Amino acid sequence: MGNRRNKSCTTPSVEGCPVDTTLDVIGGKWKGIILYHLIDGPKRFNEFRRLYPGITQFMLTLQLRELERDGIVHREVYKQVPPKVEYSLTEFGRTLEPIILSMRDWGETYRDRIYDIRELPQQEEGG
Amino acid sequence: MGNRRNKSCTTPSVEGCPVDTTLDVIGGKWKGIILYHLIDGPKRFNEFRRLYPGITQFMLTLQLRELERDGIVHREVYKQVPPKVEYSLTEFGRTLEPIILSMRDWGETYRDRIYDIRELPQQEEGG
DNA sequence: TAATATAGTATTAAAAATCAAACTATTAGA
DNA sequence: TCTAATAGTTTGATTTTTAATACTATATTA
Repeated sequence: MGNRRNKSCTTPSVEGCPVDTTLDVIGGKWKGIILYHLIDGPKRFNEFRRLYPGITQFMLTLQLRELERDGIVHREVYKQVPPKVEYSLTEFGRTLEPIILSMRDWGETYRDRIYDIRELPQQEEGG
Repeated sequence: MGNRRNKSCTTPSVEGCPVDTTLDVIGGKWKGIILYHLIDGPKRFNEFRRLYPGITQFMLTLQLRELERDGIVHREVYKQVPPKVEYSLTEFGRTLEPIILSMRDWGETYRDRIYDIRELPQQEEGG
């Protein structure tokens, strides 16, 4: 359930809307949590999986690859067995930090309000 | 092409991630442009349609209704014929202003970079 | 030899989102 | 009477996204 713009979306954002451009980069289904956690420092593939068991390997790979393509995330492969791959924010990715942090703060502040609203059965007007 | 979390997404955001909560509210497919334009003041239904002919009535309605449900947008119906319905940010919606404006600025600054990256055929590593 | 760990890819199926077109109501105006 | 305008809703078809599962490689360890 739930989605965000994603994957094959190579046409970046609605014609000329800068807000949309930004959402195109950070709005993918799992990108919020990925960026949220990368702000604290590098993370490994399976760390994300452990943090959110709901995400499939396929989707995690997809989202990370898109962030990598957009220059937001760096993928560092260590030649070891078993393999070790570390994901981190690039310098460019760090330009998103203020936005991520604002979104984090807003979410923390209003989370309950949003949850409550959505639990409510849809009200009808009039009467 | 492209998507964002949407519609029937009544389960708000990935367990406990505040960034995700925020994206759940503002990340819908057309919410970026809706919010972007509402910051300048109220807009009518068909104004949005004229601004972005690509959006269908169905989707526009859907996105506006979700923003309304979440308390972000107010829907004012004027009893006229032909009808007039005006959409505006609520006071709660205005708490999103800093985020919207940051996203706008980021998008304006890096739009070309993102566009360029995505036009490029996927590069391979090594060689 | 078999199992374990990591970081994936590939394939197919299911679910969800989105589109496209037709249809609604109402009054003013030609 | 016919058309236009606004702000939608409804339906069915199509496209995209997401899930689920099985599969890959390789060194280490039991």
